[in-house]
Amino acid sequence: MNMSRTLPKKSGGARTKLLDAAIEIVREQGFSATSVDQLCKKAGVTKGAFFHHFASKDALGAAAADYWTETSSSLFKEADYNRHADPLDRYLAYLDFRDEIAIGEVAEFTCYAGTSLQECYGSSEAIRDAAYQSIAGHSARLAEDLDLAIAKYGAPEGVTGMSLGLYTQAALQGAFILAKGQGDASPVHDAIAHLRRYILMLFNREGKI
Amino acid sequence: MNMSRTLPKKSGGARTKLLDAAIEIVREQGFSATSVDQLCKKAGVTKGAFFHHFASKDALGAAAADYWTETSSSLFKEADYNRHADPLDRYLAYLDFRDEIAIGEVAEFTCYAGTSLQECYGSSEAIRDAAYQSIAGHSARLAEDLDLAIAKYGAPEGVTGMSLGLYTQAALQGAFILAKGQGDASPVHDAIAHLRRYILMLFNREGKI
DNA sequence: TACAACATACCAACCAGTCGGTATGTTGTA
DNA sequence: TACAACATACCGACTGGTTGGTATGTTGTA
Repeated sequence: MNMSRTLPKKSGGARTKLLDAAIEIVREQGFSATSVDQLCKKAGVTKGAFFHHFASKDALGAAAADYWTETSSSLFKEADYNRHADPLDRYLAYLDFRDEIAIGEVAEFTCYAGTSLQECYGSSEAIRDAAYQSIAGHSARLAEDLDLAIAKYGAPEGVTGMSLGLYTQAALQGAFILAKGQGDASPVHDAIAHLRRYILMLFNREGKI
Repeated sequence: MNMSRTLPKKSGGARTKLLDAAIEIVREQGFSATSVDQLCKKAGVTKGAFFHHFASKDALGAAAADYWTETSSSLFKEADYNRHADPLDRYLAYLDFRDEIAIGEVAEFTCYAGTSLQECYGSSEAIRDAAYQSIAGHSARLAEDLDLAIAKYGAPEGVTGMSLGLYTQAALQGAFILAKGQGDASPVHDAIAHLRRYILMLFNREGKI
């Protein structure tokens, strides 16, 4: 009937406030350990508003994963690194960008999708699917550039854009876990440096580091 | 007074049964989503036994991380891949080994330490520390071989054994998250293939794939 | 006045943790 | 060797607080 999204969205409304609160708190303490009351308090709304907008706590968790997909995909879509003409330069600049935004508190730069996928994959199908979709979709966007780079520069047998895109996400997600253990972003910067070195060698390209 | 461990350990006792149950259930559904009653039921013991052995649910979670360290470190210590004389061969055979054991149900080959570190880092200091210790300790063992390989074959500026050891764990942990999303082990096999290719190029060594 | 967007009050189920108790060792000593 | 004193391992009913969820308002606005 119309072209609008399936879900209603008012930026000042209780729904968005709850989504923002979820992404913030869940990244800090996990989904199960976060109560509906806590979410409502953080969002400054009541329980009535919560269950008006979401059928259940799980539904909020899944909606938050979709919300995360939207906000992070627009962050990456509008970032400067896309301006590079060469696909490999674009990927390398993507790594630079991810390196730059891994600052501050650990809970602020880690991934809602990765966190909730890890925690909820066995207890909530809806959250697992929405969270995986977030990561897989992001990998697919990277894969476009990587496929172009493979077509342009060549690559060993079996190396595909999607495989490299998913590997990139795996290395980042794993580095986030290490960052949580260490309490700072250094494992993320290290992982990105290794990733960069791998890609440069894979495509026989010289580059910094 | 004596040389025994600080913690009592009888393999048939309630303590070990609870630890085994924790590692199994927590990998499936997460720590917070698992109740003490559920743990007791799985272990076939009562709540009285639980709180006789563990001061709190958190204490069980931390003890399970230590237990995970012990069981997994003995698994790797006794594995065949250690027989290689060359340190780089040893590392590559370690990757083969990890590739081989990533089979069956996702919850069976994923890492208790990574799962609980991701979930509990903000809600339980004891679990976070024990879980990180597990991963960092494992990385440090890998780092020994990698440092020997660097000394023997050379490596670019800034590449250290520990940095590569942690990166290896990051890639594996991240691949486990993807495996949870996909429902099978293929992301783990893919990640290991990329890791192997990186290491082979880094040390200018030819090898399969 | 009709309906979406909230707020308030409440509930049953469940939760981690407690507590009084038992059964089965272990140890010190006469 | 016998027995008291004590320790360890475990049991399961119980509790007080918390949880996700519901039922019933109120209010703004089209």
